[in-house]
This record gives sequence, structure tokens and C-alpha cells, in this order.
Amino acid sequence: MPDTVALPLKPRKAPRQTRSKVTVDAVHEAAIQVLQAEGAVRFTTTRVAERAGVSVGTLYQYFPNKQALLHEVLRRRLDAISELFAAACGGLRGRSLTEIADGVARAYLEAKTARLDVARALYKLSAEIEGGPLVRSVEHRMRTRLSELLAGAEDAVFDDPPAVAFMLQAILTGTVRAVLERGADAQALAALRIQLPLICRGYLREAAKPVPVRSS
Amino acid sequence: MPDTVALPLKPRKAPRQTRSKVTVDAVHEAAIQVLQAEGAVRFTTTRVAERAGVSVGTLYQYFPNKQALLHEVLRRRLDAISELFAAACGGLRGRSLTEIADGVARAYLEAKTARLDVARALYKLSAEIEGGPLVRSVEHRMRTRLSELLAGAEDAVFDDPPAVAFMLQAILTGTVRAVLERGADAQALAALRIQLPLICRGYLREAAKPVPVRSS
DNA sequence: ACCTGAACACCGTTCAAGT
DNA sequence: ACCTGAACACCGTTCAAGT
Repeated sequence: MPDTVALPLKPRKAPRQTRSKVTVDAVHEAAIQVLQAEGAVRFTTTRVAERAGVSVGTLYQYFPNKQALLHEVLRRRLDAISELFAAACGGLRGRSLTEIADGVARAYLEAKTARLDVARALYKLSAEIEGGPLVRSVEHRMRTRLSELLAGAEDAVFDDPPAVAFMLQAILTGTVRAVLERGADAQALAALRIQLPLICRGYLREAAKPVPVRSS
Repeated sequence: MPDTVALPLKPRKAPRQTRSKVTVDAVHEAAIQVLQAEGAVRFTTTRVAERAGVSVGTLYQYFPNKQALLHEVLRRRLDAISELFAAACGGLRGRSLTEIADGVARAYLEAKTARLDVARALYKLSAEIEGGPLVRSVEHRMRTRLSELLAGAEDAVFDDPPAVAFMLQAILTGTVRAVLERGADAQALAALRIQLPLICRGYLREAAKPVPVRSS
């Protein structure tokens, strides 16, 4: 599959002088603006450079290709989401199944819908970004948190917490994405806020065995 | 948003002679082959035409643009899935919540994973295809079936079957997609076949009220 | 050390010319 | 009625030349 040729994604040159740092930030900021204002289809290196007030050549001095630029935008978004989510998980240790289900559903949804327009444009470009490894690493961190929460739930035990965490995460990311792509008007979002916790609760209850009554 | 300019998607010319029917089929078949063999990134009108043994101009005589060609490929895939799903739903009328949950999960998963390579390439191109209306219409049919099933379940009643059907469908399409995009090795697929029914069961039980015992 | 912009390869799409 | 393929506009990317 020629799709899988790995392009370099790191900046080819670390900005060393003040001038260039300004340039990199300007390009990055311009990228987000073009994404918001012009949408995924009209997201063009030429346009980003123009908006940033530099020439295309300059852009390519710091981002080896369009993919790398998008990759960097995605990376910052995912990092933000990941941190918000991790913080929420910290407050859920040792809680009940219901509290965990509701908590992770709410936390993920809130983090994800913070910058909705950018999120939607990035979804559209996911084919070009080749963000697989990046997404996987972020999801791995999320999954670890989920797995810990499940293993430490106060009122249930799981045969295979990592497996359940894997599925729980597919539910969170998949369901939210499905609804967001369907337009995601205020009404659909409101429904999601109510239903997503229910979905998580329901699955966890199916997947868990109740804690046996201790005899000692 | 310039993304939303509607391009014509219908064939600009209906094939009237045998020769042209052959051409259209050849192009369509070539499109699927290029999708499978070269992947989403190298899916090019020139390449499709070459593979079909016609000139680019000919391709554009029947498909007004690349999007329309992809649209047609997607349409045929979705139709196939839709029909398989509808058939399965027919056999689930008036059954229990558990049977319905397991049945729809299995049916959707089976239909979706039938042509896995094409499905994956189409996912990657979903930004370009602009298949929104098409997907919506197919999902609308699916949702209607789901809603009917829920309303007619033998052992539960729902306050708002369409709302639950909406969410159930987001679970089906979203979760399957999330796992497929994550690589979808045999192991992940096997897990999905086991877990997806559980997820559906769990959600439906959360969303349903048990049928009150009849007093008459 | 950083920036510029003309130049190149490639892609989607068109259209005058053919059969 | 159908097909061809050179031509056009536009995009990603490079690199010789500048400061």
C-alpha cells in the first residue's frame, strides 16, 4: 500500500532565533485560522503561508510538508484533550461503576467539544494527516487511565480490564465522532450529553461481574 | 464555508448504447480496483481511466467529477449494507431486548466487514466524497428499522424509541468505525463480535423501562 | 540564520477534434 | 453517439538567489 510511506513529520529545523520563533507561531496560528475560516478543502500550504505573512518557502523550512503542519495542529489539540481527560480520571479513582461511567463520558465529551470547528475540520482531514501513531499514543494513555479506573472500581470486578477499556474507548470516541459528523446541532449534542453516560453505564454493567459479598 | 458548494453528482449522460454501458461498468470496476490496489491517496481519475482502458475525457463524460465517481462507489456499498441489515431486522420483530441487541449488532458488523479493504479506503476518502446526504438517507432507513424494533420489543417499553434508535445507531456505526480505523486485525474484530452485542444490550437495558406486569 | 518566489511534477477538469 | 488527449488552472514541494 503506497499509503503507508512514512513522511517526515518533525520540523526540519528548530527555530533558533526570535525571528523564526515568531514565524513558526504565525504559521501555526494561520493554519488554525485557515482551517476555521476556509474549511478542510481549501486548506492549502500557499494559503496558510499567505495568511501568516511569509512565503511558502519559509513555511517549508519549518514544516517539511503539509501533513507535518496538520500533524502539529492535531498534536496540540490531542494533548489538550488528553490532559483534561487525565485530570478528570484522577478524581474518579475507587469510585463506583456508575460514577466512573458518568464521569468519563462527561469528561471526554466536554474536552472534545471545546473547539468544535477545528475538531470538525481535522476529522475531515484525518485521511491526509496520517495521525495514526499520534492518535494511538494518545488513546493508549487514555486507555491506561480507563483500565486503572475499572480495575479499582469499588463495586465491581472485571475479568479483563484492558479489553473492556479498549471497548469503552471505542464507544466514547466512535459515538461522539458519529454524532459530530452528522451535523452536531445543539439538540444532538444535548442528547449525547444525556445518553453517552447511559451507554457507558450499560456496557460496564454488562461487562462486569458484581463484587461477591466478602465472607471474611 | 466553501466546503459546502454542491457539486453535481449525477452522471452527466445516461449510457444509451451498449458500448457506453460497458464503459461505465469498466470505469466503476476500475475505481474499486484502484481503491483496493493503490489505496486512497493514489486514487486518481487518470489512474482509474487508465485501468479501465479509456481516456480521462471518457470518464468525465459519465462522471462529472472525481467526487461523483466515489459517490457512486459508496452508494452501491451502502445499498448492499442497508439491504442486508433490513433483512436481518425483518427476522427480529417482536423479539426480546436481548435478541434485538445481539441481532442488530451482529447484522451490522457482518454487513460492514464484508468488503473490508474497500470500506477502509472509503473511510479515508469520506472528506472528499461529501457523502453526507447519501449516508443520512441510508442511516435514516436503518434508524427507522431500529425504531420499529424497539417499539415492538416483547419485554420492554421505551419513552422515546426514535431517540434511542438514534443513539443505538451512533453506537453501531461509531464503535465499528473506531475499531476498523485502529487497524482492525483479526483479534480486534473477534473482540468486536463479542463486545458489540454486549454494548447494545447494556444501553438498551439502561434506556428501557421493564414492561409492567399486566393485571388483566 | 532566515527568507523569497519562480520553477517543477502532478492532479482534476475541459474541449476541440476525431470516429 | 462516443471517444481521445493536449491544454489549463491549481496544488505541494524545491532550490538558487537574496538579506
